[in-house]
Amino acid sequence: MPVSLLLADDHAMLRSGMRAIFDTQPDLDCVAEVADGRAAVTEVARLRPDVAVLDIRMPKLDGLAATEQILADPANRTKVVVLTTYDSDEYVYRALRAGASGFLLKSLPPEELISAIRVAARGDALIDPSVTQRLIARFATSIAPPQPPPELEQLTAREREVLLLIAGAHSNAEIAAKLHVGDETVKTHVSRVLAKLGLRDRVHAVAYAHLNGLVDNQRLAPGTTARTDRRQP
Amino acid sequence: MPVSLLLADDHAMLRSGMRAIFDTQPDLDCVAEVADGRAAVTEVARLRPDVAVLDIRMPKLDGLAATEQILADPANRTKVVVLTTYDSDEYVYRALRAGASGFLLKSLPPEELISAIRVAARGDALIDPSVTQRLIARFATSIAPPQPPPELEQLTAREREVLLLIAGAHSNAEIAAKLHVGDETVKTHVSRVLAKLGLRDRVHAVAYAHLNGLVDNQRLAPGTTARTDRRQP
DNA sequence: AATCGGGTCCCCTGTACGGGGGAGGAACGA
DNA sequence: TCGTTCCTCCCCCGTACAGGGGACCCGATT
Repeated sequence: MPVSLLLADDHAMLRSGMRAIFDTQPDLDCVAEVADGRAAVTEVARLRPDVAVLDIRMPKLDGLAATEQILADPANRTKVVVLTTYDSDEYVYRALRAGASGFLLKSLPPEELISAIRVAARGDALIDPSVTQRLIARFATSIAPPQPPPELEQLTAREREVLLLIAGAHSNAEIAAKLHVGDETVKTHVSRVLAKLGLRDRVHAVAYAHLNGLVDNQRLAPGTTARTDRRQP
Repeated sequence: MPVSLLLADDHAMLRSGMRAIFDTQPDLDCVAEVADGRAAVTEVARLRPDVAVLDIRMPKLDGLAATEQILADPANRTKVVVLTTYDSDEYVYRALRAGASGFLLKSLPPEELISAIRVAARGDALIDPSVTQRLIARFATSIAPPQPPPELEQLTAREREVLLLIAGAHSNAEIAAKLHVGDETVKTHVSRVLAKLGLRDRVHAVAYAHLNGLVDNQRLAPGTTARTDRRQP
């Protein structure tokens, strides 16, 4: 099935270069060329191409803002591939956050650009290898499981339990009710926790617990279903 | 320059298939084949190939554990490419967290596998497009700046300032000193913050601030201990 | 049998905190 | 000019909290 394309770049020469590349592929149909981001947004909304190839440096509206606007509109089914000379990390993050299906550098060989377009058209994504390396590094740390501080070992199981309840901003009375013990008991536990961890307040304890990842503050995004067991033929 | 390779897969047929693919490339030199993860680790340490291609499902030690062991040893310069049939998200995260230079599916066309090896050998990384899509989704949310809850708009600048100090587990007296105002003033601000946000305690305020990302909860670099009493000069 | 750690409960004390009120001054726009 | 908002400061009162004692029970260790 043919893939319709929109090319957005402020350099006419580069656009015709890309067009020449894509014209060698019968299944790639270049339906529009624009020279700025604003035109890219309006033309995408009008022509609904399968894939839009956007440069970042463009007049009126840069490619990242255009990407965001295009992908923010649920009426658009167009996949966005960002094609740029600069691979600044901030650019990458912003493009991916907006939901781009590709982040490619203009140094990419033409045939790989072509295959990247096909990848994007079928709903997959492709990131330039030179960018991927840094992306992995960033990603690895951002999803790294929090390392529990060693001083937690000093706490008994009951004390850790109490610490988590403190972190949940529960008062001593609430903790007592939840644990089915007297509030004097809770006071003892709390005091021990504070003493063992070197914390002044229960307020400090709350901050401590959150800063050390004892509280699950992961914010899940809409539609992000983490599948654990998907098979691919 | 030639690239030396180690292949690890428990299926001999698949190994010979890969070897046949790589043998078509004069610059790819397949120096070892192993059938389990433990052998992969020892052979990598012994032969120091440029790139190790590891399957995940392997006896004795699975490919992910092998990846972790190989990349955990700083003496190894070997790049690891994970090549698997299963693209479970957990596998991907674990491989990338360990520092893999590639996560590829066995459905990848041979010529792309070859180019992926070269990509890994030169220090870049490549992720299978079908995986990249989900990775982007996950990454986007994990680095997405937390959206400040709307009720924060009700707070004045001063009150927000106080809220952040509360979140840092500072007492009223400390806040007063830091802001160069009387502690009675701080009490007023705190009361207003609690009232406007519908919070009972300053304890609740601390939890609220942390859960809503008002506090820089970013995982710090390895070796950096998150302290609860961070104060700015 | 004696000891110890962990969990439970109780007392007393001082303090920080939160709620209620009031009030002055500066900056801003109506 | 007036009124509003914001920041500032003050007083009183009740409560939750933290520290420092002590005490009991129980299971495991010695």
